[in-house]
Amino acid sequence: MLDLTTLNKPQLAAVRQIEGALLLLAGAGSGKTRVITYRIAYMILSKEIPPENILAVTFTNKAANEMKERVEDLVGKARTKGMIVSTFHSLCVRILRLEIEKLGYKRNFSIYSSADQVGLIRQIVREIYHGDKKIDSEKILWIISAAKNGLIGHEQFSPKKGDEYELLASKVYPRYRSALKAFNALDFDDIIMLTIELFERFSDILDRWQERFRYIMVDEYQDTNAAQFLLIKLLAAKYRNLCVVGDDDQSIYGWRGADVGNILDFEKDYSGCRLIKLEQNYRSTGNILKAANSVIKNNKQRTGKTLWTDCGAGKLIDMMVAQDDEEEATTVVERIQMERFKNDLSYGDFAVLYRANAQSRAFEEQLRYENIPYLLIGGMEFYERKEVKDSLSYLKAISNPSDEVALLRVINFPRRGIGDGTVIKINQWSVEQGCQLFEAFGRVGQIPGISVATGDLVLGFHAQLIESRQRLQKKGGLAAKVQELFKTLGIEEELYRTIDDPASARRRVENVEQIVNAAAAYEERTANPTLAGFLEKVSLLDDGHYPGMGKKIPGSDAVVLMSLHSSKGLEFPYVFLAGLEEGNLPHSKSIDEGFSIDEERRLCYVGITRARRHLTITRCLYRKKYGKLQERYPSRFLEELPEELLNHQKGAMAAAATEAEADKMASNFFARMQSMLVA
DNA sequence: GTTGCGTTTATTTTT
DNA sequence: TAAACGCAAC
Repeated sequence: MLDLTTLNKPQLAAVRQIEGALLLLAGAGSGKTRVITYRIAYMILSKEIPPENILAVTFTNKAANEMKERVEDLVGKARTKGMIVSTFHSLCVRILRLEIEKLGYKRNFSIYSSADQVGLIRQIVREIYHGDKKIDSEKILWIISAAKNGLIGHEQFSPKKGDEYELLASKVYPRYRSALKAFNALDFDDIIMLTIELFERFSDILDRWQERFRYIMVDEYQDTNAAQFLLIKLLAAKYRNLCVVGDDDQSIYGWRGADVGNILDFEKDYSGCRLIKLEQNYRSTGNILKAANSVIKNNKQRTGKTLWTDCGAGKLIDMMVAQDDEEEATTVVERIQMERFKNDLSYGDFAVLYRANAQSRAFEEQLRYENIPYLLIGGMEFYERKEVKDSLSYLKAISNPSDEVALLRVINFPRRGIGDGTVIKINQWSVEQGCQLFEAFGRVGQIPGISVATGDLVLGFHAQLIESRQRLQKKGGLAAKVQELFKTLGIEEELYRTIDDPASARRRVENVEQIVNAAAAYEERTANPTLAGFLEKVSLLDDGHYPGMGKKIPGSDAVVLMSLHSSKGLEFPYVFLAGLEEGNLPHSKSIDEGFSIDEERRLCYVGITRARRHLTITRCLYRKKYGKLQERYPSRFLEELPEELLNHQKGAMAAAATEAEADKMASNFFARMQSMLVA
């Protein structure tokens, strides 16, 4: 039976409130995940609710997997069969794979990454804009994506007056939409939006899924946007057993369309809902919580929670001022070394958090120099790398030949002598003829202006794709087939040929090999592995946590580097919060473009509350920007920290009270390092 | 069609 | 500073 005695009062109340609407306001470190997992376990074990009627939605795969494992630990794997714990996007893809034909797409649709989206938009802009200004396609994508997240279709979209980008976006939007459909592809926003469309147009389908998910839980509800809100509203409308969990103080995705209003208005949207607050913090020391509370209380619009702990005050918060970003990195790394030796810690106990991914560089360099293992989360993702994308595009083009973005990417990779001129001619012809690009490849002989020699190259490519498709659609040995395909294509040789530096060429070859490893890992843990299934996993992946993928070596002990955004939901014994300067945190974009400073403050709050035992805050007097030094000023958030919580430092060695002590510590430190090296 | 060089331009956060 | 782009030579 489930042991509920370890839960505190509000936690227990939340676990036992199964029916109806429940708003669970869970402060940082208040045991939120524990409550959700116990709640699911309670449903299954005590209320005998069939697991297939339970749905839990999260924002990241990592959170979903963790939650699933923890429920399985509580009730046993056999009793969770049919329960769905997944991200919004995975859930919707799952639904769409079954039902999307109703909307005129094929079931083997591709999912476009943001880079794919930008590429497509760039192409459309080239077709319709003939002015002489250079156009930032990413900006247009932002406008379209914001519209989609707000559930504004291309028919309803009306550009803000006087804004040329809005105007251009209004012209691009419908074409973008129809291009995606013609390519049988969805972007991230479509995944949610089309699921809603499906539910709104086909009430029988909605009804079926409502029957399936009688009990729904949504984690990180403060991060939901208008589309996600509506999706949940539709699914929960019949049984109204909806529990949303979140923390308005940790709402940091407003820029992506998330609406804190969704959580603030929950009580209005679901009248008769019950509200439970979790305010006891089990993570951090008293001083860390005091610091966090005194920063966040400066925000106006809040539900008002105050975190408390009975774990004692702990150490003061270290405040370090460095000359420049390089010194900031060396000081932080020195301190990590020192604390590690002093307290017998592992590298994995430390995290360095920052506002912008670009800040990771200095830390990376220093950690590499000191030979300290580190794990970099975010930034240039594994799948964003050119060689990885080119190789994956092959698989995408094979899986969905309508995917023209993928086709165009690989038509001349590896180099086979089909240049831009030819591609443009084929593309134009296919548009005129109203046939798909892939078909046009096969009919290249009919296209005027292409030499027979070049035409043969195109036909060769076409034939190779068809042949590969037949081979890869057959069941079994997916990873082996992928490996064979890459070998036939000569990707390895191509990389060695085009990259001057052999070491970096080697690294890239290894990256491509990782795809094969990932396919093998996927094949191993999936009942009916298919190429499309593998590609879907890859597209919806959030970070490098997939087995056999990316930079994470399982079980490795490494210092973690990541942005404040990616740190939400995580905790570390020792946290370094770097670059607390005006223009960085708060970021200049939010200062001068009128975006909310409150969201930046929440970001700061998230950073502080990641720390369990000790927090170090750093800032620089100067920082390199565009290659030259720039003066920096302390962040306004630093003034919001009570002076009595701070311990001002000059550098790592200043942690020791006296010079003699510092000397002693230094010699100890080096002695231990020596013995480490010898051993 | 491909390669290499010089010029430009950008740095928020991401499912 | 360094990556990304455009243009000219091969």
